[in-house]
Amino acid sequence: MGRAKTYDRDVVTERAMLLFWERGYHATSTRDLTDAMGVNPYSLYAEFGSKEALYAAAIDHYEATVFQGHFGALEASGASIEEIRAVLDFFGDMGIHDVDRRGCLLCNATTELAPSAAQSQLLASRFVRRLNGAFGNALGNARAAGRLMDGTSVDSLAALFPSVLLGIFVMARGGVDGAVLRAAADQALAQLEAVVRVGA
Amino acid sequence: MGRAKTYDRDVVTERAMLLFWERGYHATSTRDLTDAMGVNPYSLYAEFGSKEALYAAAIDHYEATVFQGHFGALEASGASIEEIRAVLDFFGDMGIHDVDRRGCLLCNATTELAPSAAQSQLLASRFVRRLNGAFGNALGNARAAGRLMDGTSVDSLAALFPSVLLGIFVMARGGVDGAVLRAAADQALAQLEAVVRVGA
DNA sequence: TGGATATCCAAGCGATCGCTCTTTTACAAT
DNA sequence: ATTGTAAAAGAGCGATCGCTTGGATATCCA
Repeated sequence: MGRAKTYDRDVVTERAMLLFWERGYHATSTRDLTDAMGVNPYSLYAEFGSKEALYAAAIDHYEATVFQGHFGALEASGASIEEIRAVLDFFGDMGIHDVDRRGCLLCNATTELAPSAAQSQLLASRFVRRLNGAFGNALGNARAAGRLMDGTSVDSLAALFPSVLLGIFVMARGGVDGAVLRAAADQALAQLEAVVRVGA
Repeated sequence: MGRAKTYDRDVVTERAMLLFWERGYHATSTRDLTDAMGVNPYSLYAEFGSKEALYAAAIDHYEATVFQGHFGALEASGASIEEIRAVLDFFGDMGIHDVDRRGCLLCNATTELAPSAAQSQLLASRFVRRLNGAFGNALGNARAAGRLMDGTSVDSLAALFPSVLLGIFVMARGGVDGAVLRAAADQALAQLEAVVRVGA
């Protein structure tokens, strides 16, 4: 059957993801990638086809691991207020966690690659829709459980939170003072508490 | 005294700004720039020094024209609730206005050029601080005029609004459905109205 | 009008880009 | 052990990158 691969696809995809995440698409050369991945140019193109396809694979990997890790709890069938609080609180500390200022790969990819309209729009729309759906799910569960005040618009809140988070991602990548990120998250949390029934 | 320039620095800077705004820094070649600016490579380097310096000039131009045009009213000494409403409402329609999906140049620059830490951090921090200050000014004026409810935290709101706007910028650049942008802006507006004294 | 001088122009510099080819090496099946 | 086959290795492909240079051109002041 021939020689066996000396690398694992998932492992090298993760390494590529980290590099793209940190530097962006255009600022990362194929030379940088082969160095970081520990793979030769031939193997890179045999495995992924092109730099663009590798980038797409890196983004898929990001969504399946990093993004899923952060927002998967919101998408669970039992998600409710507590999960929203946890997510907003976590990203309020992003200035502390994200010392390398990578921000969010999906957010970075959206702003950098917007000119190639077709695929970028698909990416951003799917990305935002998933964020929206995640918060909508948790808020919907809370409302069904009678934990939200009457007249609360689940859709409106489910649109606000992703927007605030995107803003936090941009600020984290830009190295803005962590206190500003914290304040933004806290204000989103306050908005949440304002619609949660007392004692619920 | 020699030959006179056949171009106007402001005019060609504006053209470069539009190209960088649309495509980003790395995806814009110096050839693209000279073509769009109507200026030869020699003149470009004689006038600006380098591609990086031209980018910096384009960003300065953006801040002095586009950004100033959008947020200058918030920074005025008489700014108050009405100016905040106008700004949030305007960017709620960004999906309609920004058909070319350029988003915000400062936001795009922040996410794309974060790896070159020093200057990017300066840019993002100044950018966000100015946004923060603009909203803080208008909110502070409203509070001084007794138009805000007691216990309202000007600082918290002044941190929330910029974050929401950054999120809207990212979504606009990504071509996300305009209704999502509108919903995010509306929810920020609702947050504002919640602290405005009735009849004030 | 006649130098002096600064700009325009196009060709092209070395370096690096994404990517491919040829040779060498190592594993799997017989 | 032999053979077939696929991956590793690294030199290097054409194209384009940011940027520079030398000669032609136009404008200023005397």
